[in-house]
Amino acid sequence: MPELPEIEAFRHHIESTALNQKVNHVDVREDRVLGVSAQKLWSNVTGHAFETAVRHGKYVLIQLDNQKWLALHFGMTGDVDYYDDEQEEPEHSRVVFHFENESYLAFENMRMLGEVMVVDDREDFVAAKELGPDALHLDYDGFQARLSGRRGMIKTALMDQQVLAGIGNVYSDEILFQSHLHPRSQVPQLNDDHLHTIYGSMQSVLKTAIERRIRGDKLPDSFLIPHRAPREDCPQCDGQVEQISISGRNAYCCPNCQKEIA
DNA sequence: AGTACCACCTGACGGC
DNA sequence: TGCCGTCAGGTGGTAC
Repeated sequence: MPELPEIEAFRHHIESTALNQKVNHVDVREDRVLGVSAQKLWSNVTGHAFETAVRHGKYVLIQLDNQKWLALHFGMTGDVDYYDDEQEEPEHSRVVFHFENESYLAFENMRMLGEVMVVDDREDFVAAKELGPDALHLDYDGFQARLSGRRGMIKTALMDQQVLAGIGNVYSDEILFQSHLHPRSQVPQLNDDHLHTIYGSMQSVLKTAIERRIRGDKLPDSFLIPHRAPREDCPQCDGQVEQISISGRNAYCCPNCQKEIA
């Protein structure tokens, strides 16, 4: 379930291991994850080093020393792993970058819903994918502006990558849980206090989760996520967690803690 | 414009 | 033990 915090941890992993080493081989194990021809991937990456790794929403963008960008999307089951011993290669590696110092970076993608792309320009890529601003790089005024004029349920809006990028099914539940607002609450009915609360929860949930993910730690037990299953005990009250369906996806909430604004 | 639902995909898991 | 249906959930497409 990689969403913004997990993707940020992937970015951090790449940044702290794989920069400034020339790639001398790109091993495509499964071309179904390529959003670019293997030929183009090879010709743009081989002989070049990763210079920086940034994140926008659920994408990691790696700038190469030829000014091209490698764009990684992880789908539901992606990961990256850097290792020195070929024997350590993860089971679901789909693309493996070999560096000249004999280390490796594997793009893992068990269910193959992820994608590896090569793009010319970071801004153009974000525009082409119609991504909203990154959830962490958005101030309150921007957040409010993105939601203004929007109808429908708040959970759906938070998950819409065109509204803001990075939040998915799991973290939208957490943000609304910590905001004490029910996921079906209607956006036009939310007042400024509600929006401030949601914005504040979003920032703190994402920042806490990033810290924990980078350290490899679990999320706090006070979060909903560790209890995100039908009839689990609510971590904040005596009630139980409820599973509901929103647009055919599972949402979890505590109807006792979370008020529905309709 | 918003909602519902399907498909993509593979592995884990529960039921019988 | 072992087969089978279901589910996970990001994204994109379709129908209403």
